[in-house]
This record gives sequence, C-alpha cells and structure tokens, in this order.
Amino acid sequence: MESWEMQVLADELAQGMEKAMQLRFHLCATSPSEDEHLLLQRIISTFEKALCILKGGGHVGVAPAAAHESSISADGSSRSDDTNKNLCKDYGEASKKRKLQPTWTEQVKVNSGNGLEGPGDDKYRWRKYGQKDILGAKYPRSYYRCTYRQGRNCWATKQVQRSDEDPTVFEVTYKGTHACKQFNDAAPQPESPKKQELQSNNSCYDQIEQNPMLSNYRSNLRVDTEVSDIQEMPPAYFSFPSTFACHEGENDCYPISAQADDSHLGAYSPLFYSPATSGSNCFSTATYQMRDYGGHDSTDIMSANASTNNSPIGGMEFSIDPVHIDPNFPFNIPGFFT
DNA sequence: GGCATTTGACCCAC
DNA sequence: GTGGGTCAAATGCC
Repeated sequence: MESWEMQVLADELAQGMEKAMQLRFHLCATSPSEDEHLLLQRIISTFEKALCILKGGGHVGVAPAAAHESSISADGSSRSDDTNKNLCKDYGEASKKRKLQPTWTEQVKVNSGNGLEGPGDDKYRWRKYGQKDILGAKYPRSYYRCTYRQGRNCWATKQVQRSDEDPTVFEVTYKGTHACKQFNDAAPQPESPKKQELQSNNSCYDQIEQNPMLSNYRSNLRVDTEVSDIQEMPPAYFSFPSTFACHEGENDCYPISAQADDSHLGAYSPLFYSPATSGSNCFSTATYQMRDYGGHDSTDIMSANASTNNSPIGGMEFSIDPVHIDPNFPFNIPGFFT
C-alpha cells in the first residue's frame, strides 16, 4: 500500500477512534449498561488493533492488557517506528511489558489531621517491594506493586516519593494498569440504589455542561492529539481534573469527592479526593498532574476536550495543567453532590 | 501459616 | 560508573 494511502487509512481509523471516544464520553454521562460499555470497548479495541496492524506490521495476537499498554510510551514521548514494531510484536517478557506501561503522576497532599504517614490506600491492594534513597531527594522512594501480580498477572506498580519542599505532599507515580481489577475484592462496591440514582441524575457530564465554572474546567483541559505517529493509540480516555472521574469497572462518572465517606460531604471546598486514594483520606490540594498517561481499556480516565484536533492518536499525551479550584467554589450547588 | 515489610544485592539504562 | 528499579531472602505481624 502506498504510504499516502496508509496515511489516509490511518486518519480514517483515527477519526473513527475519536468518535468512539466521544461516544464513550457521552455514554459516561448516561449510565450505560454493561453491554453498551463492552460493545464500545470492543469498537475502540478494534480501531486500536487496526492501527497497530497498519503501522506495526500486523501482529496483534497479544494479550489485551499488553496490547493496550503498547499504546503508551513510558515517558510520554512518541516512539520510533522500530520501537513500535516491537510493541506490536512481543509482550511476552515482563520487563518489556513494564517498560511499555502507561505512567502518570499524582501529587497528593495529606491532611495533617488524618494521622497518616503517607498517601492512603487506594482501592487496590499494594505490596511494598522496595525502597530507595534517591539522589538529591530528602526522602526515600517507596516502590509498590499490585498484591495480585502472581495470581492475576497484574503488573501495576506505583512509586511514592515524599516531597522535599513539603513533607505533607506525596508524589505518587502509577505505572501500568490493573489487570486484576475485575477480580479485585477491594474494588469499590456497587453504590447504593440511592447513590446510583444520584449519580445517574447528576452525571459529571451534565454537571460540566450546566455549571459555567465546570465548563470552564473542561475548556481548560488540553489533550494533545496531534497525529505525529500512528502507533500511539490508546483507547478512549477522558480526564477530569481532580473533580470528576469515570471510574474503571463502573459505567458512570461522578465527582471524585463523592467517593469519599458521606461524612465528608459537608466539607468539599477545595478538598481533593485522589482517585488513587481511599475514601478515608482527603487531600487538600487541587493539584492533579496527569503525566504521560496512556491508559488502558479499563482505566477510564477520560479527556473531555472534544475540541481537539481531528485525531486522538499520536502520543496521546495528556498534559493537564494543575487545576486550581476556587476556594469559594459553590460545591453545594443543587445537584452537585446531593 | 500466610501475608506484608525491610533491605542488601543485582540488573540495566544512560 | 552511577543511579533507578526490581528481586528475593530474612524478618515481623496477625
């Protein structure tokens, strides 16, 4: 096939991918059924494989998780063609797998009053496997991996680094996505019918549309979707800066803070509930950096900026600047949390 | 006993 | 050679 034909084909596939992503975003706001969710996931996966074949020479017989991980550069930069060919060929070795895993970083500030020494648990179970003194860093870096690495072949890891400047701030770097999520007993339990109803009626999307301030947040989201290299093709991801999340394994969006214990509902001003932390911890920073995020079919971090370039492929580097939530933001507006 | 943490050693990329 | 990341044995806790 001529190169220009491949480019056109790639563009078309990219368009389809983008539309699927947009559809996913809309579905996110309407509590899609599991079937709908799966169907959309397959559509996105199909586009991804097609692009992989187109660019990488065709081998797509890889584990789904690895296939998705192939979409992401560990450092967020676009990879060379040679590298990409490898990505579509071989995911057998764990070390290679890890190198290809998506990476993103969150900065969490621990409330001084919660008595915790570090960022609290997220919904996953982690096992610490190492600690290193880092050159130039005052505090050692801790390394965690998913408890279910063995049993469920889950290669998610995270690194926790305490900030030198502010010891109450932890930089948590996540690598890879949880292959164990569908089995994870620690995963969030289904919401109560009441809460589900609330979420359904007050989806993040609707809230963004209806609230000028949130709408502004969305407009501030920047998703670099420039087509620079075809191989970078993560499935649909949207991201809301610290305020909203579409959680994996769930078919709905909700304000991240809504995950927190109900007792916290009265104190929502600039409180930041990290998606990587449990409901027992509130973090008082609005800084939520998402770096080099590539994503995985189930991570469901979505970008809401629909006014991007034509194609979502390319490095798919999510460069979301820190979002500063107005302390006076009316979180108690009708329909926001209640 | 099972699971988590600690920590020195090892591997590998730069 | 150096530093970051991981491994795995030893140890602790429940």
